[in-house]
Amino acid sequence: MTRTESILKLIVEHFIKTAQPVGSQTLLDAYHLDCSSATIRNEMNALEKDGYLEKTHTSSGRVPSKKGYVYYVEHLRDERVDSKVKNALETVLSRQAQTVEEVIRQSCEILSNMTNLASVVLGPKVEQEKLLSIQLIPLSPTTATALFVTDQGYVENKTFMLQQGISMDDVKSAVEMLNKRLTGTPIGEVVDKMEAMKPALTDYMVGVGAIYNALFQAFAQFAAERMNLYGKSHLLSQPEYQSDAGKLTKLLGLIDNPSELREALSDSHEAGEDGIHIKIGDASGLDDVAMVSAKVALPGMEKATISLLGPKRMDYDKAMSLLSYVAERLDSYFAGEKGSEEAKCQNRKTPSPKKSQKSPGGKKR
Amino acid sequence: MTRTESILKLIVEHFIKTAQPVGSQTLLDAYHLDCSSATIRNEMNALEKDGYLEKTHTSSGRVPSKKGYVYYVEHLRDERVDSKVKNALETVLSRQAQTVEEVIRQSCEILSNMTNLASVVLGPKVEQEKLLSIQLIPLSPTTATALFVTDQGYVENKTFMLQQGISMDDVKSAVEMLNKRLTGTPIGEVVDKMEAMKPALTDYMVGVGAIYNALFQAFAQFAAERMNLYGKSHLLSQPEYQSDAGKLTKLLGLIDNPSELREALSDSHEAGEDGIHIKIGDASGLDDVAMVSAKVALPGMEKATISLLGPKRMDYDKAMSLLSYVAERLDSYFAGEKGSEEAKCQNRKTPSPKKSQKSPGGKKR
DNA sequence: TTTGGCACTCCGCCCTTGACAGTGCCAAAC
DNA sequence: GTTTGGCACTGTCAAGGGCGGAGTGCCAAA
Repeated sequence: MTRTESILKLIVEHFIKTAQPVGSQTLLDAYHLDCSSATIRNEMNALEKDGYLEKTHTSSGRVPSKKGYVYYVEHLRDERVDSKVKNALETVLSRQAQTVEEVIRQSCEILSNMTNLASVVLGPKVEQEKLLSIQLIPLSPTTATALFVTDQGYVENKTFMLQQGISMDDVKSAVEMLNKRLTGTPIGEVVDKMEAMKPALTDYMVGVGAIYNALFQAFAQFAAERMNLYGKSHLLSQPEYQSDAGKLTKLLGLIDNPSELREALSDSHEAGEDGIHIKIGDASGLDDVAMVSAKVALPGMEKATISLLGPKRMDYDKAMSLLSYVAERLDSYFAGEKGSEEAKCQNRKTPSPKKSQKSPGGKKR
Repeated sequence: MTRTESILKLIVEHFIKTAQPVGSQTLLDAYHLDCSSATIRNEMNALEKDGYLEKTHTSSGRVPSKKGYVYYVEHLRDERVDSKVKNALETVLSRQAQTVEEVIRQSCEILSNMTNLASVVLGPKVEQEKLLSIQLIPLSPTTATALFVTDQGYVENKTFMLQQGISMDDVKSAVEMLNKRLTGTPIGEVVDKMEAMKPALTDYMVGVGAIYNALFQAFAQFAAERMNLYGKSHLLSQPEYQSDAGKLTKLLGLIDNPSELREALSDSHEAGEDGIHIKIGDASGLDDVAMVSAKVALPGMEKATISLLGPKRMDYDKAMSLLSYVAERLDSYFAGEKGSEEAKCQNRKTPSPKKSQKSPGGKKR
């Protein structure tokens, strides 16, 4: 690691810790470097020229730019997994007979607590799951609940009122008919298929109306709502948001809007790609947001995505290491390996710090 | 209405509009009163002595105190329902074959949009509902989803992994057994009942373990999660929260914590009480929060509570009138009256402005 | 009882000021 | 030719002073 690199590294890490622009003297005081502040200034100058650092104003300390963060993440960060996390995770996993939801939830809580970031779980895309059955549960003469179950165990329920003049039996037979025709259909195609069936089922249509709507709504939700957010409150304590109410408002607006958030998240993790993926800055209008994501294979289902969400100035080092570790461990756990040996957790490809050609050393003055 | 009262009324209303302490001259400028500012000052002084007004500092305008708000709400507010709301609501209700969830959701959106407040829907207490059935949906040889359905159409689903050495058949027979014994049991008693059954079912215990946990978690959620929040973003735009980051953080913390919020809400609306209920100030540490709630009878179910949540300085007038109107209309809608005649909406007892004995007129100087 | 007038108070705003933490650059030293 | 100390310069931030404004309380006159 060249001196230029290690200075960049220290700047990034110091900024992550303090959230303050870092100057040459500060750096010298905090870490004993065997050179003077003037030298550091020169190096900083060069780094800024190459786009790794930025200044907030003419005579302020430097702040890592997006390029600087990316370089740091790709080349300079150390891998480190706190044993506290390992222990906490093993405690969670060793509990008997847990539901999948619980395991994920608790793992996310651990991640959020250790990193001070919010964690988002994005369920597998439901479009490819197949409709297993529609069930009707009559509640009263005029109301009923419809239950839609997919082959992956995802359930959506809708309560509706019967339209006037329609008996429960009408609805029942309509549901039976729908079951016969739709079972096994991928969720993504259900609506189309119903549309195509329409001519054939005019007889049933009286009863089907409500069911149809319920189905339609349910499937709209299938897409949007399979998402959970944990540790939101950590975001509130981040200094960048505490001072700037506007940023906070924007961020919270995003977070409260599942479909928007899903969109922002999902395009960050390209189809099928494994390992850790990071995205820094400008997610739909928000410039001070970054995100680290990993995929986890749920038992018997498609993969879910776990992301850590926070300010651009997040501890990437920690976030990536922990997320990678947890994702790996969950993978093996869900694959049925109950054992807690760590040896099994080595095969995930965290894009590990690697030397690159274009290091920020070359000066072309 | 005495002059003292109308001054209090104007002060409250002006403060609700501007969020600024209101002084004597300001009041005179905004509304043409046929007296001088000095007179108003005297009145204000009296109102402050009686505890209806407060000053933020020695020489500032007055702000309504909690007592002032309560008096305003009980005696001074005018009933007024914007026809926009009526129209919007009728549009929603006239759509065919809606699910109950959708109707409630859309009604809340209307309320939130018109009042700029957040709305909270608290489902009926699930403890009294009865377990209708437990269903098992195998997903793979080692995973399954358990479905719990109550007689009111509420559904909870949990996915879990089978413990090693337990076959799907074991679990199936365990579920069958649980179904036989637990069907019809009120949710609140299920856990106790299972505890009591334990000795009798040691044979099944191997398979029951996971189900037991799933049940347990599901029922914990039954209590906590039957709650929806809409229009959170309106809170962000309130001036009192925009300037004070601490308050906002606290409030969001509360909102993000379902069980805490539920607690804060539920004790505000005493058992069975109908009509509109309001709560001003100090909800669990938060002093700048107020809430207006109403109960709505869901079809075939117990009553749900709809609340509007916002700063103490909210437009009570509007909030109460609209909420009362919407609640009444939903009641009749869910009771099966699809008609949109307004005549049906008169029987809800909004605690209407009433003259009271202890009006803030008596001066004892 | 109401009113106009007056002195007083406190907040918020703007401006200045000084301390401070930076930078850039240069000439000397290694 | 890199490194270093020194120096001038720049922008931020917090504290302080001065002012105008919005408000109050009180008093004496109508």
